Amino acid sequence: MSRQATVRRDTPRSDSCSPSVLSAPLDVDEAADLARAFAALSDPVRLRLLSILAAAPAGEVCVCDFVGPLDKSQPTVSHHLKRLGEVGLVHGERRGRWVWYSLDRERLAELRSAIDS
Amino acid sequence: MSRQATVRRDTPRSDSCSPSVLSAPLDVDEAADLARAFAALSDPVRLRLLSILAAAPAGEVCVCDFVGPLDKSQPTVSHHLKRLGEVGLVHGERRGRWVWYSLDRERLAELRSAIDS
DNA sequence: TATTGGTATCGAGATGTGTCAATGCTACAG
DNA sequence: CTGTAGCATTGACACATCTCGATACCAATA
Repeated sequence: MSRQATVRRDTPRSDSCSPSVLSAPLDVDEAADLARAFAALSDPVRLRLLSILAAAPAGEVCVCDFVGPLDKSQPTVSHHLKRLGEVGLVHGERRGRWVWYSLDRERLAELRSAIDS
Repeated sequence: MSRQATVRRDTPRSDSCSPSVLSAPLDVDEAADLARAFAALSDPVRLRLLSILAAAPAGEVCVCDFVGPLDKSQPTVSHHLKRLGEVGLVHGERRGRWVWYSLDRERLAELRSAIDS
């Protein structure tokens, strides 16, 4: 099985039409997808991680620069970045020894519209 | 200790100024509060519950009317309504033998603005 | 090639959560 | 007062998740 290092394959978005909690009774599958996405936002470390990423001037932050501000071990930071990547909220790109992560603002907007009226 | 039956005291909002993930690096406490709120949205049953509530013409639904559509036991439905109530997303009001739940759209808007740019 | 540095994965322990059967509580009907 | 109906709580089980130490992987360097 081919490992692809650090650049992960994020969750393939099943459909581009984003469901909303407020529009109509949610399908069971739609609800499961949305729940997975919101679960990524249900951890304080991940929220702080996103906020750091959003405030980064260059638009990207390398993993080692999360460890200090978050006050978590490197494996823990890596774990949270993975969870955010699995729902498409962040993307990592290896550049030399470092992996730079960036925020996917469109994906965040999708989640926002899911609880929009 | 006074029990107050079914009308629960929802989480007292600490501050009316809602923090945002995108504005500045989140404080640890702000992140914890937000995480608790998003955790309420991280379950498919609760999302479907909210969508049923949002689609209800009268704006409120009694507990017994959730059990069928959600295909969950009554204690399970009650558990999820409690979790949503604890973060202020729904409110219950006893009326006779029934408890009617309604959606707090303002609270939902607060969460939406937390991931707004 | 050997070594070093940055990151991901593994394994394990602790904690949190979803679920339901059983039970308790409240309001209404006899 | 007794019984019934709707809802909440408790207890228990299975499962997921957070966290970190240890370790493996990858790239650059000597």
